[in-house]
Amino acid sequence: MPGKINSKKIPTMIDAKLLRASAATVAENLARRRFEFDADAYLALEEQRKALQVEVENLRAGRNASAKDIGKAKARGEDITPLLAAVEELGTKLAAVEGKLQLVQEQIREIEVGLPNLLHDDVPVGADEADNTEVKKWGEPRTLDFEAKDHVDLGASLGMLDFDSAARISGSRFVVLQGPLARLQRALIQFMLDVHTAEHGYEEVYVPYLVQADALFGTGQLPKFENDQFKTTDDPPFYLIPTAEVPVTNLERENILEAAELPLRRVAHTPCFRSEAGSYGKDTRGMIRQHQFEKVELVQLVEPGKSDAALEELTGHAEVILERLNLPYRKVILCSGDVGFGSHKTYDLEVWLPGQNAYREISSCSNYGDFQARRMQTRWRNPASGKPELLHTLNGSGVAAGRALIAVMENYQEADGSVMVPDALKPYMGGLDKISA
RNA sequence: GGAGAGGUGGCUGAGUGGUCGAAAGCGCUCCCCUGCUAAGGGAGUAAGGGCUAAUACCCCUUCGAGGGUUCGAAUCCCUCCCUCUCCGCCA
Repeated sequence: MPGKINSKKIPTMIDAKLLRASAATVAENLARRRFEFDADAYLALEEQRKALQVEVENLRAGRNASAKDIGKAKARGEDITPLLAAVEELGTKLAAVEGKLQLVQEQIREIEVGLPNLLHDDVPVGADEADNTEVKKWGEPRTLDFEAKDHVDLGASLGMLDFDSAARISGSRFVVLQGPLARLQRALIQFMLDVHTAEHGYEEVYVPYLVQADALFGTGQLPKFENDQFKTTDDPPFYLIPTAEVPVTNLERENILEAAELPLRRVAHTPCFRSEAGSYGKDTRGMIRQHQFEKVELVQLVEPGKSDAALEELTGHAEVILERLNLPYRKVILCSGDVGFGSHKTYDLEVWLPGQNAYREISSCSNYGDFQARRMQTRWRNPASGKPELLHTLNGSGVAAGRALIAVMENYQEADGSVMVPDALKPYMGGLDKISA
């Protein structure tokens, strides 16, 4: 049973007027995701809704007028019994039509809430991961004169990566880091936060790790991805955040921002919790896919029309981290079959992992357009119109700390199983320049 | 966890059944006056939805959330949430 989502005042996920005016175009766009939107059925419901709404509003107007008349008559000391009788029928009829309207509205809302975001024209059409398009490659993987170990073996020989203890305490998909390796992850986090706040203009925020259903609805994890979340048994339940994107973006939920406050850039380090339901057998070795991991997240709120540029900029901020750490990576644009539910356009950064001999995702940077803003009712006052209008939201990992740790271990490994400390992290390691057993 | 107070427009704050979407003040916008500045005068100033060529009228909804009473609820009743004060407890 999902937590209560108090969002009945939110009209729709994709602009309702756009849906009505161009349902077929919307259906076409969503079909690129292999999402089936039955435009005809939707429009038929919309027509019913409109007719019923007009009827309800007319009946209400009649009732309101009568109520006022009664008030006036009473003030004059007249007998109001005949007026009461006239209103009675209006009331029963109104209740009946209201019931019908509510039913239709619920059906419409159910459809709308389940609609993914429209895709940007840049998004290549494709079925899955394999169809993502590489748009950039940076750095050369080191050539080793010994066989590369993966982080699990390196961690074991260092005696600083303990999956057995984690399993005893918590089960699978958890890890315990020890000593210098634990510190290395903290160093990565500190380094990233420092770069983003000092050089990229982000404000650091500390946020709750437990949130209400509304917040998850706002950023798009609910209602569709209920099963991916951990949640408590409280009533209403708390959800453990799957990413800092949720609390940080929702900071501006139901707010109207002034133009001068934009663009709003915020960065937070948080743990992230994911149930990983349905990923059985996937990445079971090591700490690639955990129930709990650390991440530094970048969030931007920008004026509509500036979000395309902002996505390039934000992705660049994440790239800087990998470049300063001298970690080879590639940048891919996710294809229509792989891009997330709420995303308009997404770049993934994939870091080179010698232990896997592959590039693996370490950052995902997305422009959500107005999708999240509509769900959260986050707006700005457009000076041009003087009216509140929806903002555009973006977020990206800058970057995932757990995977960054893996990347550093595997890319900086030496023949003897020790791990060199990247120059950028040395100030955060108290002078230590090599981690060895 | 216990006791009390309270949640109203960008803000402060009045309103305890009817002409209240809501006094007043602040803030903001425009205009007038004023030889700079200061002060003063006038007007305007919530959001969402429907209708529409319309950012014009008109209509509907919204006074923490949900439910109820009533012809009619910001105002009465119930449940919940949150904030503040005091006490307890505690990192």
